[in-house]
Amino acid sequence: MAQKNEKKDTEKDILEAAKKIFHEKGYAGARMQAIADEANINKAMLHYYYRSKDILFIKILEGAVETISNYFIPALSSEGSVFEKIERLVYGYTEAISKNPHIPMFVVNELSRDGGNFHTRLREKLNTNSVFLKFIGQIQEEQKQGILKPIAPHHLVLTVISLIIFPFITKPAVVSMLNISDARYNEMMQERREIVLDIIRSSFMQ
Amino acid sequence: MAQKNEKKDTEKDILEAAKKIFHEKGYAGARMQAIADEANINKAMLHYYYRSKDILFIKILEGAVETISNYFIPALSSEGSVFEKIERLVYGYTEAISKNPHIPMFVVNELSRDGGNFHTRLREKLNTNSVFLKFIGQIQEEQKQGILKPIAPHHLVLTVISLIIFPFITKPAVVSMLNISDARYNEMMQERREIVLDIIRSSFMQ
DNA sequence: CAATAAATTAACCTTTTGGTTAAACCTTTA
DNA sequence: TAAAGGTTTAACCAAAAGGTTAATTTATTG
Repeated sequence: MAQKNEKKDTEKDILEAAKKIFHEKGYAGARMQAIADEANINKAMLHYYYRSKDILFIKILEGAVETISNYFIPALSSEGSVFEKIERLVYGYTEAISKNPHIPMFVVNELSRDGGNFHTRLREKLNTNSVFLKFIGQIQEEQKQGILKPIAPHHLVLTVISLIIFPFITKPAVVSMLNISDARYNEMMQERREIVLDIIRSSFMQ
Repeated sequence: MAQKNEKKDTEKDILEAAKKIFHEKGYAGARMQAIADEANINKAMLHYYYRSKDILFIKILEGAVETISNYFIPALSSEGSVFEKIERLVYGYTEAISKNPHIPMFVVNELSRDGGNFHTRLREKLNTNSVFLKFIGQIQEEQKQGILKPIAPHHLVLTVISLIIFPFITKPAVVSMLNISDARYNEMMQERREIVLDIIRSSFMQ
């Protein structure tokens, strides 16, 4: 029978449903019942597999942070120049977000609303100190070599991240305020990758 | 007596308390009791002045949208070149956000979570004067004149807004990931205004 | 200064929501 | 195949949260 394939997916179903609901509604707005419905199971099952809303939420948040990390860390710790790394980041990230459009909003949002509890977790996951510090070190190196303009490295990093993430976070607002169609928005996001790279080039490279 | 000053502020107190709580926690995370506490009044008073949580929330959201508009519209509809308008926007907006640090996050968040109900409201507010359309027209004009590079105007607008707003929205994440102090963050936000203008200049002007 | 209206409060009500329980239902395996 | 262990469900429960009420206090005013 084709049962082998579709058996006992409950646990995975729950995680997927929880991901969807938490990503869309955030912790406070998410309802356990909504997650259960989304997973086509009884609400009690949620508590059977994951004891509480909090525990389930943490799982999802950690997953989100990991998804993001999985695009940041390889790009930043790969071989190549600062600009090449940024190139990889821009393309990798755009692709990642297309798959999970709510992730950045979700993470940014929960991060700014929790009292700092998750930051530790996030910083650990991103291994910020080493990956980011090394990247910043490389920026300084290239500045000495005259490849990059002498602008505080933090600003370069912040600029790149702003340009990449913001349009995705604010998709509804952007579509609404620029008064464009969904199709045009997606088109823009594609064009944007090269535009972002041009901006970085013309603003931060000698 | 000094009573004339401190009388019947209840209604205002409620709005201020609601603003604080809603801005910080969002609609779903805000508790009527928390708002009452913040305003030092009985919970019933909330319903006496504003019939329901929803009604109160709408008031606050509209206020937030208006605050933002009040910085966008004058800057964009004033006299001067595209770049001069952007200059005004960058400085005006940075100042506005310092006063209400949670506004951008709040608006973006509630906007992306509501089913599009508020978008109409927001678009009306901003589109009434068709400020954006006119601004985009002016960009095209200056592109013809060779002042600005021929890049789709929407990208210029999106870039400016991204660079201005994103760092504020993500303050907690930025502080955490760049591993900087609050003081350094504020310093960066000051420096950033000129850096943002430099970026715009070098990326979008001929 | 009554008496009328407005503001405020404590207690209460109802619905929502996260969480629990005991029984039923499968699967596995001794 | 029958016991055992894991899975699932319907029915409940308790706490939280939004909202209401009726009575009390505090202005307002004829």
